[in-house]
Amino acid sequence: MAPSAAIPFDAPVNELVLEIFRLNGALIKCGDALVKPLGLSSARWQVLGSVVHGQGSYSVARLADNMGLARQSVQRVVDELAAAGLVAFAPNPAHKRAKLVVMTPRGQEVFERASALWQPVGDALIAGVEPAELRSAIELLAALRERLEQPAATE
Amino acid sequence: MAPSAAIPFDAPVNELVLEIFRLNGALIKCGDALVKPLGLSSARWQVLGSVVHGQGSYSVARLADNMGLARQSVQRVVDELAAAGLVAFAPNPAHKRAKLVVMTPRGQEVFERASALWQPVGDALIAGVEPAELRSAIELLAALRERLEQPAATE
DNA sequence: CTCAAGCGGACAGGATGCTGTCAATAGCGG
DNA sequence: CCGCTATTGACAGCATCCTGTCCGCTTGAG
Repeated sequence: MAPSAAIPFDAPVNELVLEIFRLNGALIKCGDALVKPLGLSSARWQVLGSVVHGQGSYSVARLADNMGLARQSVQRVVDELAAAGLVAFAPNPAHKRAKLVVMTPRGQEVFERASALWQPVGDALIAGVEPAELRSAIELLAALRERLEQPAATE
Repeated sequence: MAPSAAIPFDAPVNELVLEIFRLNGALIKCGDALVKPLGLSSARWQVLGSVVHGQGSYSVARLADNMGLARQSVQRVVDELAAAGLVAFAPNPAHKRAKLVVMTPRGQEVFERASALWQPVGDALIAGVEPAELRSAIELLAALRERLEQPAATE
C-alpha cells in the first residue's frame, strides 16, 4: 500500500469538511462584494442581521452566542458599527454593564438595502435546488455542528 | 406587513448560509484543538494535506488555487511550516522562481499522526448519517460554491 | 533576439476571529 | 449583609486570510 493512504483524501467526511471551508470563503467574498457599496462587510452585515433579529433586546454577549463567535469578535464589530452610526447602545434595565444593542434609523435603512441586494443573489444561488434536498442539507450541517459543539459527551 | 419582513430570517438560503458560517467556525476550532499537541493548527494541517495530496509537485500558487485561498495566505503558512522543518522547497526544473513544496520526513510523520487523531473523530462525526444523504449534501455545497465562484456569467 | 504580457513570489497593510487577562456588575449561599 | 462565583465588557496580543504593489522569471509575438 502507499505510504500515506491510511485515510483516503476523498473520504466523504474530508470532502465535506474541505467543501465547507471553500464555501465559507466564497460566501464571505461574495457578501463583501455585495454590500461594499453600502460601506458594509460580510461580518458587519451579519452582526446587523443579528441585531435586527434580536429586535434590540440583545447584549453583545448574547449576539455572539447566537452567531457562534467569541464575544470580543462581535464586540469589536459592534463598536465599529456604533462609531458608524448604524447601531447604538441602549441602557439595560436588568444589567447596568450589559447594554442592549439597538438599530439606528440609518442602520435600519442600510440593512434593508443590503437585504434588497441580497434577495436576487440568494434566490439565484438556490435556483433549481429541490427544497427538500436543501432542507435535508441544512439539517445535516446543523446536526454535525451540534456534535462538534458538544464534544464533552465522550470525555 | 412588518417593517423588516421583506426577507424572512428563516428563509432556507439564509439558514444555510448561517449554518455554513457556524459549522466552519466549529470545524476550525475542533481541528485546532485536535492537532495542537502536534504543534499544528487547522490552517497548517490543511496546507500539509494539500502538499501530501500534490505529492510534492505543487508550487505555493498551485496549493492556494486548490484550497481556494489567496496565494499570500498559503505562502505565509508554508513559510512557517518550512521554518518548522515540516516542509521544504525543492527546485522546480520548469520554473526557477516557483519552487515545489515537498514534505520532509518529519512533516510526513506529523501529518500521519494528525490523520490518526482525526480518523476516529471524523468517523464519529458522520456516524449514523446515510451515505447517500452525505453525498447529496456534498454535491449541493459544491454546486453552490461553483455558482459563487463564477458570478461573471450574468454581468 | 528583444520586449511586452503574464505568472509566481516578496513585502506591506488591513479585516476578521481567537485567547488571555483584568475590572465591574449580578446573582447567590452563608 | 458579606463574600464568592459567574457574567460582561475592556484591553492586549496573536493567527488567519485578504488586497495592493512591486520585482523576478517565463513565455510568446514581432
